[in-house]
Amino acid sequence: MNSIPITATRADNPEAPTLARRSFDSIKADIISGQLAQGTKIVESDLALKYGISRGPLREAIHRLEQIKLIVRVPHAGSRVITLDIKMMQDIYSAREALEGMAARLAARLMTDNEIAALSALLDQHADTIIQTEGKAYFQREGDIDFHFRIAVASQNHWILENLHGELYQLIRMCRHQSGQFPARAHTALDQHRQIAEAIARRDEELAELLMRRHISGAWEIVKKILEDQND
Amino acid sequence: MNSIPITATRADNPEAPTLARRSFDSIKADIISGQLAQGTKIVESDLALKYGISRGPLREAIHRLEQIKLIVRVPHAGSRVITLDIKMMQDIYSAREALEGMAARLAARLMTDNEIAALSALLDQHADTIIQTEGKAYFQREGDIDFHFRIAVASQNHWILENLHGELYQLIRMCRHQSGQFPARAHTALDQHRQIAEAIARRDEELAELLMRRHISGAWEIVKKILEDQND
DNA sequence: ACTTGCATAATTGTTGACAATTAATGAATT
DNA sequence: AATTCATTAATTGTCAACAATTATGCAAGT
Repeated sequence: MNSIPITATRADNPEAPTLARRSFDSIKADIISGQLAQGTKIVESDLALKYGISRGPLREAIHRLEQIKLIVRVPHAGSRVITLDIKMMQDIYSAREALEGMAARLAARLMTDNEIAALSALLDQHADTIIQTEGKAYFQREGDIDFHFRIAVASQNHWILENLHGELYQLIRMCRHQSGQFPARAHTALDQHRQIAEAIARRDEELAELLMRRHISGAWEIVKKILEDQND
Repeated sequence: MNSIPITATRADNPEAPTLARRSFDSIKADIISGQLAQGTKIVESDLALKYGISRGPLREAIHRLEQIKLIVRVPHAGSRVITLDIKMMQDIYSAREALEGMAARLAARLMTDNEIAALSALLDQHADTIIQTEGKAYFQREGDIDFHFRIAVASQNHWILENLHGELYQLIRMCRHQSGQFPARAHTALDQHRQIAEAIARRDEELAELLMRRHISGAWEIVKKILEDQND
């Protein structure tokens, strides 16, 4: 288990200047990867010992994990790692559909021609990767996230970007990691990405939003089936 | 200024069992009402003194306020009360449009007949209130929030409800409080609410979402003009 | 006059101890 | 045997002191 004591100082990593943030990152990774199993009781003193820090900064990390819904906390009773269920994932995918649909609409309005060209190039690159890796799921995952992330950035909507990137994607990643790998529908996804990119290139906001929503709700249908099959 | 030292104990208020939560509520109210002005530097020791608690729980409160975007915090440099600008409000209204549109769609699918009847009754009540108060803005505000809140609850989507109620509405409330009161377009709003409720009653998901989005983007146009006029 | 560098002060980050609350254990009673 | 109640243990909440970092002000040099 990845329980390296966090002893690095400020200068070592300007990105994570504080113990609280470093432990936050570590714990987050452990939860998403499943090394901290769902439903695990979080005992502050234990975790503090494990990560080699005191309870103060660890507490801050826990609070931040609570905010991105990776941990549930009840006053005086402690915290547990979240347990994903179908209902929760359904809620997340619905929210994602709404937000990414809006992001695609805004991207169609705001993207520069250069950005659009870069987006198209990214998809070409994904096509190559798919051929080379022959459906090795991992790279497709990252490619998928790449695409969606770019749309969110291009929307120039800070709130949407933060919530997609900081919260929803984390939960989806966690779900993927722990429900075994999802099936490789790489070609379908790439086709849909291409259609979305083309709608954006045509500045067709309506269509870009529609296609993005269809893309995501389609993904949900597949995820849903997998989750249902697992619970039998 | 509302600087009552927080000395109450657990039994006094089961809803806010911890100093951190009580101070969170207090500070939140102070920020939204403007008693803690936008851009104010937050000094932990000062605030701790003001609220009569130590820095520990106060820090937790600050972290939570950061998460709902009422405070911005930079490591080792401290925190400030957020400063609302037009861009931020635009982002918020766009996100709200997407999420509440989805909520209306889900509500049209999931609401029971009883809930629909209750929603209709609520709107009748609002109509009465409008006549009685003759455009006194405050009650209209709360009525408006009432309606939107019910839709969010009816969507049965926990993520959407949490983000609307816990974060977006807070920022909109803050904007209203501090940009002077918004104009009373009570009758227009009520009409639109009625149309949305009717679409829900007919189980027309598509129309419910469409009308809700139009309602919110219309509201944004008005808010936008007000904010632009103020900055001249 | 402007910049540079150092010394000082102010503020945040971190820690370990203490208090309050909840959960667990087990004895006494019906 | 089951239930209640008190006792104990475990865990979270709170506090005040200490360390690390950043901001401030002043003096010296160019």
